[in-house]
Amino acid sequence: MEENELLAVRRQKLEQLIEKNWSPFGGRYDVSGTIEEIRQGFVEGRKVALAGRITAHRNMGKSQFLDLSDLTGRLQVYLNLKELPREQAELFGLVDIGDFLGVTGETFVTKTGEPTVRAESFRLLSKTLRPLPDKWHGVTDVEIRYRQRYLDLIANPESRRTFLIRSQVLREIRQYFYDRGFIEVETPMMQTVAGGAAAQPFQTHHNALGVDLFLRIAPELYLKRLLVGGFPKVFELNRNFRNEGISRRHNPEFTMLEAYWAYADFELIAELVEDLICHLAELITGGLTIEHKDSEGNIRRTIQLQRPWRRARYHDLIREIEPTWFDLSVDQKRLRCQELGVEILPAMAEFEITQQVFEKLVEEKTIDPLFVTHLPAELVPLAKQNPGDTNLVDVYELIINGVEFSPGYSELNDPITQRQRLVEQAGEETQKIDEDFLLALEYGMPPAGGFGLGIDRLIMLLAGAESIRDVILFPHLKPKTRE
RNA sequence: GGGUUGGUAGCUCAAUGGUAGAGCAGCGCCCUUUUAAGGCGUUGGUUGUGGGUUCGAGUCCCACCCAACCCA
Repeated sequence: MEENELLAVRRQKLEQLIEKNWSPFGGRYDVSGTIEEIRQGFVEGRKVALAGRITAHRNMGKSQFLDLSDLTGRLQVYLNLKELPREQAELFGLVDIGDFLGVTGETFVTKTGEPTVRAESFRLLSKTLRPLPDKWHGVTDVEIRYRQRYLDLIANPESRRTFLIRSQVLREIRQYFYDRGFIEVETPMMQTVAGGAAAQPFQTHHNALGVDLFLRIAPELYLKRLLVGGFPKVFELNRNFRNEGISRRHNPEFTMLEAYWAYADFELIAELVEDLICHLAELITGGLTIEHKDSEGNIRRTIQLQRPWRRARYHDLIREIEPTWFDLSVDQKRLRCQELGVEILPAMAEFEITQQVFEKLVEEKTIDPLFVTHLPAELVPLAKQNPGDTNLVDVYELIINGVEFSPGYSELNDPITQRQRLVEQAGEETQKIDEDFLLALEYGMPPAGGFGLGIDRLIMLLAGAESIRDVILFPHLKPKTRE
């Protein structure tokens, strides 16, 4: 392997450390606190110990200034090479920007007013063999940001912020459901039938059992088995996998929240989801008006989450755009789609054509939250039919920011009807019918409301990200072949 | 899968078809309170990969790889 000079220099320093018997990779180092904690209680003349990565170095000859950084902030360290023991001064010569250092010393304030720690001793905690990204341009190449996320996290505070938000949201969602008596469950990610949604699954194989398995596309059918089993309030917050295209809004594995609530219906669920998202928005952004800004800081989009969110029927929303839509014949609808620039395939059924119109003319243009209710039954085979009109189902589809955010149902618990509707949906692909799920329903499932919530899109909304790759730490990219 | 744009030093970016460059980082020297420290000097390149055109290719042509955006 050919060595770049920058790498060679650092390797040499590493070898010198080893020759001198100075540990290059450190070990436990007891600190007084995080850098932010040390900064907060900053008083001059106090002895402190801190650890972090060297993010800047200002060399004044005998006086050396370092910025030591951790996740919470940065603090300046001052070293006087004359005051330090000779061995420490010599060790300092082998230290680079990027190295992890533990420093112990007394606090003081420089004449420019900078809180500083005067190093009495320091220890190399990890030698860095490669240079870090540019200290003020950071990393802008999105490919590096995604493939080497650690560099992105080191260099870009915005990225750190997004993933801290993500962690906070996950914790808060769990707390929200615990507080309301839900239990968190974990159901199979490897399934013999990939049910609960219409999507291409990933396939795998269990060698010892000699069976093909699918990575789940949704946990729904297992969570409903738990309703049968007597858990009236359950939720699962974990990964789904769909073997489909990758885009700004799609990653092959994505995080989904699903929750089921016995004796509730889709309207109660809508209220719960509205409350949950508003709760999270207030927590994360401090309010219910969310502004998405571009890289120059200009507001690109404003999303108003003030309650109550609008609720409207599917058919009414389409009539708002195309008043006579439902009076048209199939052929007229196809023609109208051409005029409207809505692309449809010849094989599409009438309800699918209408759905295309809905997606293009309603969904994509809806920015503020909108609960679309009373969808056509063909679109949602796992929901209860509307008592007044069995062509419709008692569900909502929540749209925010132009994308499907959360579907919620009054769950279908009639095993006979459920079988019919799954059979209709599966067509000739009868292997796609989860017989064990249907068996479970025959033992009785309480009426329930349930919903799903795409967590990645939720984080995009709250953090103002334009791409799902900006809210997933390690998004899927094609492997880059290296020599 | 189709279209558009891009890939140059560790990082951020330049370079009419005519000697591949700058800032930062690195290396050497000076400097005992600096804040993107400063000053002087200096190293660093298979220009994504493979072909082609040309006296000459980072630049033009073809194919491929990877990415971003748009479309399906």
